[in-house]
Amino acid sequence: MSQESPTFSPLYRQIKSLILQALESGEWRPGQVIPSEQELATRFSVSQGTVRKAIDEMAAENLLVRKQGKGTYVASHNDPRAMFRFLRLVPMDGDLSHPQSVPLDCWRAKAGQEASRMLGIEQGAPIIILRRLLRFGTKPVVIDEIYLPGEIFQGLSMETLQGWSGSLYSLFETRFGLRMIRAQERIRAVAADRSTGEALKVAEGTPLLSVERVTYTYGDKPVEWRRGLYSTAEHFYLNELS
Amino acid sequence: MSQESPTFSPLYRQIKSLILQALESGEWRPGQVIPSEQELATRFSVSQGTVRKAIDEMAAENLLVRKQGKGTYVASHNDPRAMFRFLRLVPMDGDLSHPQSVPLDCWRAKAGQEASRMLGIEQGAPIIILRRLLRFGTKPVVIDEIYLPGEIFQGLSMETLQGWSGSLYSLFETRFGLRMIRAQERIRAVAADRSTGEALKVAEGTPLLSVERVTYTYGDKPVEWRRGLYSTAEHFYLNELS
DNA sequence: GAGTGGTCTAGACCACCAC
DNA sequence: TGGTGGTCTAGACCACTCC
Repeated sequence: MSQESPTFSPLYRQIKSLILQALESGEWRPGQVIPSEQELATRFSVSQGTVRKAIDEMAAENLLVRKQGKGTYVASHNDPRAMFRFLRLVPMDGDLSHPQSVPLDCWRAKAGQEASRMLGIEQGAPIIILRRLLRFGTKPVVIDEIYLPGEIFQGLSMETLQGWSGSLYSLFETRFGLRMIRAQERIRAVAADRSTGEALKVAEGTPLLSVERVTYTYGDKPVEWRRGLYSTAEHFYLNELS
Repeated sequence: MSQESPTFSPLYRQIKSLILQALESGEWRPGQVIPSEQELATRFSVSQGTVRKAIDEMAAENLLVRKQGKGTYVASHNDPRAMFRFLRLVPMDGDLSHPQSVPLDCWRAKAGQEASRMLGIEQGAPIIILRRLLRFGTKPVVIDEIYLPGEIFQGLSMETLQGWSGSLYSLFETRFGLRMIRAQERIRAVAADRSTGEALKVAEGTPLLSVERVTYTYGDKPVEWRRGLYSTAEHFYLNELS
């Protein structure tokens, strides 16, 4: 009678994927409360404990945020505490103020070989390329070149960017309904070329961090590819290992 | 009647700290099984579920490793799957082979200002300084300078290092009973000086990653400070963000 | 078959929040 | 005061490992 099930999946994982579906479908939007554990338990015909375990995992993955006494919320990049969730750069003097994003350029193009591979789209498909500067106080510290699938980001323009004071991902979430879930960064050291040096106010040839990031939305779908050049004269990239 | 308890700590956290104590005291050694959940529940006079929750957290923190049907084990850097747990450097060609550690120098010194601050010891306290090369295949990729508190690492010498084929942390664990729990890395970009360039076989001035790491054992006690210079010509530092 | 961790349930009570 | 998540318990059963 043993099931011999190589695809065995516990109930709470099935519930988890049902909740995930509801999130993907937009049934509950970022920043909003989702139904209480008891309600979800009734809806899915399982015990509260099973829903609880599903939500536990999703909270650990930063998809949901629990607030005791209030409810469980859909994680949002609009939340001040999560605005620069993926930015690991920290000032050496310990200043905790948020950086400011300054858009430089924004134009349309067709995906080349690299962009198509990174974004999982066809070569020649429309993309949007975006350049921006990140400033801590008055100091320019990062220059980013960002590649986005044109199909998803229709209508993105310099005007859109200039009228936004928060983080890019909060803009993407609010304007394009796109939620960034996780990212992967590949870091190398490179020398500043002349134009980059000018933008970051460092000498040509200065060593910089090259940070290539691919960002994923639901279903592990890549929706952003960017390359950042970080000046580490007064900042460093902080990483916790465990 | 409300408790107004700013120091409220749920039972499972108290159990967790009791298990932590047992780990620290060496009651169970790395790689060994700890008692079953049921046994621990009896020992601490709580339900199995409470022990379970305590162990869940410790497993999430990589302190314990659960193995269904077998038991729960104390995490160990001797475990092949965890040998280079803290090394984020990955070859660009996707080669998965483990790096090899080649000791270069090992000498005794007194802690200067920086080492004493990083290691939380007195200035002038004895330290051991260690230099080593990390090779992927035949390629030299990382050169590390490692500062260790002399008090803990008594007897560490070139002979010790040369007679060891695994990772440094597995040596530390086995020979000095010191378990590395977590670490914090600060990454910057720097230019190779002449001697570093020679060691890594790159031209002087080549941009390198400077990775400063402080490593902690139980009780958040710092026990290692190191600075690594990474050649990123054929490798990159990989970081997962979520 | 015996022992381990893994899942699921049901119920009681606590801590926190809003009204 | 009522609703939410958070803790704790007890018991049943499942999946995995080893003998």
